[in-house]
Amino acid sequence: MAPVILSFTEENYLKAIYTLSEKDKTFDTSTNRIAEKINTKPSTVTDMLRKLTVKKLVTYEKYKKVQLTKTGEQMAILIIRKHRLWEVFLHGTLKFGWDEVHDIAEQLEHIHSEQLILRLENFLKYPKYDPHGDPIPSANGKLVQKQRSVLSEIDRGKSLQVVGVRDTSAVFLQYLKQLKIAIGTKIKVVEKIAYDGSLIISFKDNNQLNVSRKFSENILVSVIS
Amino acid sequence: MAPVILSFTEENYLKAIYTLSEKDKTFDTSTNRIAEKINTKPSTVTDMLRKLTVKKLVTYEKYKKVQLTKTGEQMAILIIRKHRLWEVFLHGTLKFGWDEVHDIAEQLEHIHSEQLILRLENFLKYPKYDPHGDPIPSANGKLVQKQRSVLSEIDRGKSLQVVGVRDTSAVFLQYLKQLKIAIGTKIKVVEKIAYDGSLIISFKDNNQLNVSRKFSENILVSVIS
DNA sequence: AGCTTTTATTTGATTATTCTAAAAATAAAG
DNA sequence: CTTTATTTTTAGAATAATCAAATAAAAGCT
Repeated sequence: MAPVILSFTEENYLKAIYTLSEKDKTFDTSTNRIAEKINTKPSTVTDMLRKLTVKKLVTYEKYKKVQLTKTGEQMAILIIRKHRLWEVFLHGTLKFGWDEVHDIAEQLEHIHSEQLILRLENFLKYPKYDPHGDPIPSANGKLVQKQRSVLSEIDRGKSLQVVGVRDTSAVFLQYLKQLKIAIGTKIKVVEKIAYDGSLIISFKDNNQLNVSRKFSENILVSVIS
Repeated sequence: MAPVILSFTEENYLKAIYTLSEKDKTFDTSTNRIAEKINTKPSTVTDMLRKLTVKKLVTYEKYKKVQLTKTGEQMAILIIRKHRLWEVFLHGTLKFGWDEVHDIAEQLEHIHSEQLILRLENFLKYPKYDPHGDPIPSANGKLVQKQRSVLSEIDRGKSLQVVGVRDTSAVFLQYLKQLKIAIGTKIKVVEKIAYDGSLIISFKDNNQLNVSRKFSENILVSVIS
């Protein structure tokens, strides 16, 4: 079949629906949540969901939850693949800071050319993760999940390595930079404060830091064995 | 001043007007010509010219000729700069064929990020020409015009691009049309015949043609580096 | 100049995306 | 199981970009 060409807007909706339903499998992906994610109004989302339904990219009945179809999910994954490969290029090749790459990749991910991405991937030597530690889907749309946990769920005493973030906003990333926390940074959970859910973590140099629950909920780690 | 953000469409119009008025300084840049260039209808162009006039990117009165303003020209040049730098990247770094790069660059040229282009240019080691031999404008919008020479003065073996004519008579121009030689046509000097000063030139398709001295004295070319 | 051809603009309509305000449906609370 | 609150959809309208058909202006040709 001929490759379906979608508009920037349509692609952004697919990506938003995909990431929302990945992040919160517990909640249904609602019109409101999508609207908030892509900075638009719920009524606009309703219209677009109709359109995407006609194109068989989502299954959706009004007042019911939204779900990506196989095709829709595949397309979303390929957009994410492009986004992450471009991030590797921006960070690794052009030396952008890891907090600067997102906005540009947001634009580059919509360039239509399969060849371009294949060659870019080859040039970048088939990276497995983007600068935020997120895995890069393969050309055939397979996404291998790394064993990752949210920092807030980790037991006291565990040694960890930061492998990614859930919040990719510039504010958060810049704060991390300030704290000198990046992908690969090794930390340890010293104590969990029951009172407000904050944690005390320590670094290699034994410096300690108290981080809020909101903070620890947005840091992805893997346990160092 | 804050950077003016234009839509893809607006940028394409500016680029089209720029290249048309460069190519045919003799003719006015007409609505029809623009329409043909960007594959749209003259009526659509009229509307857009109005819009661009309001934004002070072109000067235009109906039924009169169009001209870019200083700002409009600057923006056009910066788009062309982006286009050509991306072409260098696609050809030189990702190893695309020189005939494959245009369509992708056509999309990439609209990515909005000054930093991106500055860093890309640095990564590419400040190339002066794109894969088609066209010069790359500098970051401050200066475009060095290609060095024009008369075809009769060119040494054997050189690859050239036709950039203009000295004789603008209808007879000559029609003859050129018949030979399928136009602005932009790429040729190569195969041999110079000492006897009568004629030359043998070859085309992309390897067809050869013997042209008289009178002919070659009226063709302007630039050497493709 | 006067007629014809070409070129350019206006008019009215269409598609995509978006919004506000109002209405309707669903979910939550008592 | 009503009433209230929340969520979602509808209705109506706006903007950007586009086109086809009708009209107007300019250019070309006797």
